[in-house]
Amino acid sequence: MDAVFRALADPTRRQLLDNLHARNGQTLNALCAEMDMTRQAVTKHLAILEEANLVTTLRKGREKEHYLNPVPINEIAERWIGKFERHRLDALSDLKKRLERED
Amino acid sequence: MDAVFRALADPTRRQLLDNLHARNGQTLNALCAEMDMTRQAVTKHLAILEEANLVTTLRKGREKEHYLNPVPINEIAERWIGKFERHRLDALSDLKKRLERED
DNA sequence: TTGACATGCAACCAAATGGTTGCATATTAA
DNA sequence: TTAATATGCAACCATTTGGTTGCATGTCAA
Repeated sequence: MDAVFRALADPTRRQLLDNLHARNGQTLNALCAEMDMTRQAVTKHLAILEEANLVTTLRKGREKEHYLNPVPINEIAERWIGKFERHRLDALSDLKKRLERED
Repeated sequence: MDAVFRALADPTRRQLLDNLHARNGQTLNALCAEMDMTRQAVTKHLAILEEANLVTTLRKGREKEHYLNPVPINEIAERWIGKFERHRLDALSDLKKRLERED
């Protein structure tokens, strides 16, 4: 969970997820082609995404294919965001009332 | 959006959100009491949460009350996570098929 | 088998991050 | 008015982060 949040914090890594979402199973070189940095930098980002289980890889000869794994993101939506979202309206109305009371 | 992800990346800040979720409208000192670090460190974290619009503050004399704002989290759920979640089952079955094909 | 290509590993570096301490300011209460 | 309390601001520091370069390894194809 912690690793997922940390992984999602970086815009480059979110872009990598976007790229994989657009075309799944891309090789490292293919992903690098769309990124404005060295291959090694992209490798590090992908390692962090893999660590967070957001990306799954599949060795294919000398190539490595990368697949988006939506499960951890789904878990955030269900477990963590849901907690706040559940009380969203309550919290908003509480805040509104409180602010109005202060005027 | 970027600021929200960055803000959520830190466990201390998620704990602050948890604390506010448990009891909304806490003052800085109240929040500090539950955190194992200096007041100034907590202040910085709260500033980042405010910057990300995850926390709203209300000056009350010499005190400052902090309120959880669930809207940005809700936006993540709707805009960003939804995008991947929508194709969750597809992606999973794709991956499964692919892995089976490789065996 | 050998050259080209895809990826892996490690050292290194600048900048950002998360924390500290010290002092300043503003408000409440005696 | 003055002491205590609540917060703000700034300098400073260690570690992490995001990037680089250089070289090693493994696989495909001629």
